[in-house]
Amino acid sequence: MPGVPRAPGTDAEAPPEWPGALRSAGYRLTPQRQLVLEAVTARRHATSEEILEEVRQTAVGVNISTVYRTLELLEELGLVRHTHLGHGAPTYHAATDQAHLHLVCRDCGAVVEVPSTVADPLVGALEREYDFQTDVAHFAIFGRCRQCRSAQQDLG
Amino acid sequence: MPGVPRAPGTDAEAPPEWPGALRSAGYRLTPQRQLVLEAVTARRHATSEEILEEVRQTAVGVNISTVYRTLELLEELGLVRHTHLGHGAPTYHAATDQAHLHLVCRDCGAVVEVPSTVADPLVGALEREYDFQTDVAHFAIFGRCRQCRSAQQDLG
DNA sequence: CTGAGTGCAAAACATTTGCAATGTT
DNA sequence: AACATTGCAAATGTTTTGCACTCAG
Repeated sequence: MPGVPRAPGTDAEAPPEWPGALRSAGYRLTPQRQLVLEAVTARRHATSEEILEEVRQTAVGVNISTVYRTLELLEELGLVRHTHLGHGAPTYHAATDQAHLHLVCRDCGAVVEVPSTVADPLVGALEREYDFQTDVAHFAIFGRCRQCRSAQQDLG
Repeated sequence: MPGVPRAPGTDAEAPPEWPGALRSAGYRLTPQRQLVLEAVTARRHATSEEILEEVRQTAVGVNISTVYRTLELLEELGLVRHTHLGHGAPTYHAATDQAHLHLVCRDCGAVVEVPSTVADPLVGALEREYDFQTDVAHFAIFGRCRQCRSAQQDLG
């Protein structure tokens, strides 16, 4: 819906073609759907709960189950994707975000974004050797970050 | 404990040094701990629930919370590791299993194991460029498998 | 004996679902 | 007005926790 004000401090734009993507697939345009898409675009690596929080800055009455249903729909339409950064809830991001992958530190939990091109050799090898088409961003890459490695070293 | 009979069809051995690993860390040896470690060794990619099932083939009274607590302990001692293969529950495997990673198909859900050496270029790049020490096996690699790719192609 | 470990039941947490009310088209 | 969509509340599935009892050392 036009006319829904944007939350303070959040001037992220949803991709301009989103109403068409909904309409042409036979879905209705609702404020909830607009707000969820804007929230996903605005916050990076947001969980469902965080997206709800963001949406409620503008529309208090929105329910968590609507957020889940909307995220599922937007993902089906290709407007949104989700990534598993760890044991907890998955995080969502706009499909328009530039491709990147996440390094998660097992010790401090820090999440570092790196361009997904670092994985090109792996993606190529999986394609060649296993005929596997890789979505590198869907799962994070686990390990230990620089800080925690040097902290560990200092002990010895 | 010596004397706990092994489940039928399950002749997997836990690594011979496990009692020492427990003892030297100040933990007690219990039948539950032995059975959980054997179950993890016997079944590959087992969830907590599947491990419970396996353990109960030998000892009916064991509780799921004991399985969770034991897996946590065994992982802390480095005898067991877990991997996230998808949205669902994590799966556990013995630390002695040879290193491999998992390709998970987003369409059919198939899990293919590949030697973790295919990821060596990625691991090297992350080490060099980000000083990040990668545990390649902790998260699966997501994408689309050969079968689903050709099935898709057949439609066009 | 003594306290680490267990079983049980309840709590916590994330997600899904049925259904009546609502609002987009 | 029709019916897709929502809010609510309850169900579901998984993991965690408090506590009294048990058993390994």
